[in-house]
Amino acid sequence: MASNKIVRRPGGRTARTRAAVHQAVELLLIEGGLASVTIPAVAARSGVHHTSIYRRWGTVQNLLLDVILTSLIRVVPTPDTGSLREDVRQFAREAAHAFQDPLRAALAQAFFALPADDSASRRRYWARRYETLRPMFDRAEGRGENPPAPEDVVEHILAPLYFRRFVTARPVTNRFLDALVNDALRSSAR
Amino acid sequence: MASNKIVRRPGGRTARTRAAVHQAVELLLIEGGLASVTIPAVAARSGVHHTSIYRRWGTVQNLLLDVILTSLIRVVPTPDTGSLREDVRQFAREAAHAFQDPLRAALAQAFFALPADDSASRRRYWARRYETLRPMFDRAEGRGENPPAPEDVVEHILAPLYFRRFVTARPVTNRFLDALVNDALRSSAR
DNA sequence: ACACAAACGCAATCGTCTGTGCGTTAAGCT
DNA sequence: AGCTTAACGCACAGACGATTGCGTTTGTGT
Repeated sequence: MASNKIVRRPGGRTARTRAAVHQAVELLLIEGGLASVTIPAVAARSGVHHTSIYRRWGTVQNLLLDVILTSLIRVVPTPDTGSLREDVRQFAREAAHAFQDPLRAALAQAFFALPADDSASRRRYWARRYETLRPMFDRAEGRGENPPAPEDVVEHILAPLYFRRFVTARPVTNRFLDALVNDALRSSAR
Repeated sequence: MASNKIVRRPGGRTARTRAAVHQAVELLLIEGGLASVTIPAVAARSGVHHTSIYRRWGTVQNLLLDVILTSLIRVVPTPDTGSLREDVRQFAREAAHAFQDPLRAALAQAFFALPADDSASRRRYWARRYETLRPMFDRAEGRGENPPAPEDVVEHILAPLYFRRFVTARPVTNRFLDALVNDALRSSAR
């Protein structure tokens, strides 16, 4: 057989439709939550024909996963205040604030509403997420602060926030955030 | 107008169909996860006509919520080992073990995959859940152990377990569970 | 500028979910 | 035991999501 090399063409129109579809998904998530995100709805909202969406993403789940991962990759600035405790405190405040944002909250909810059979992709995502925070801990180490592991700190901060936001619906106060920071920095090695 | 009092009749046939439908939902959750639970599928599995299900529950969400709340009400035994630390450790092991059970894991996932606009019902459920654990803490207090609040302990144990199970997919080791118990009992008042 | 084919739009179709009218069954009350 | 009607089963139909074939547009390399 001849050269069956497929020449992709991600530029121009493809990029535009992709952006339009992504934006439509985000708007639908904000307005109607996870259940309102269907391919026909996204098609109507974005102006892209639904057949195009079916061909590119196949299922709503794939589309959602693409939107989620793309959105979460957007740079969240890594704090650099001069002390690890203050860095972590700022990280906690930003995380708590992110859950107030309807889009981010809906994305987070959609993330673990997806079938849990993609644990590999989840681990890959979080590994990258830890890497973006690593400079914060390297700087602390450079100051001789003997910091804990990034993944443990992230877990100590985010786990209770997820839990209150999506499970128990307890309110998140500033005092609670400070207690989280204390717990995170007091934790021993695992 | 005459007496328009509706006389409900929850016994006999109604109870049987309800039980059959609930069991069908649980089986579907185990086998195919949240997405496989549709009214027609439940109808086929339970032998109950789908119109009956539509009339009683209306939507899949209502049905799922009913199944979840009914299932979670089932008594989970409250540990009583003689020391709070050992009680909490046992609670943590049981919780971690519950997430291994496909049904319980699927129910928990379905719980927060539902639209989050029912924070009131969530708080009510957790308030009852804390109450069932209260004897554990009362006994500790009777022994002069000065225990923390039940909701804080529950949060310290369950939040990281939910987080690893549904968000980061990190493995849960016995060592991790012991660390959770330490954190839970070390926490100051909020 | 030209040619190739990736990506898209359009129309039509199939399958499943959702919902309604009506007759039948059986729970609860006297 | 008999009566009332809540709850159920059945047939049917409308709505929506999922897919496919085919012609058109438009990136991309030459």
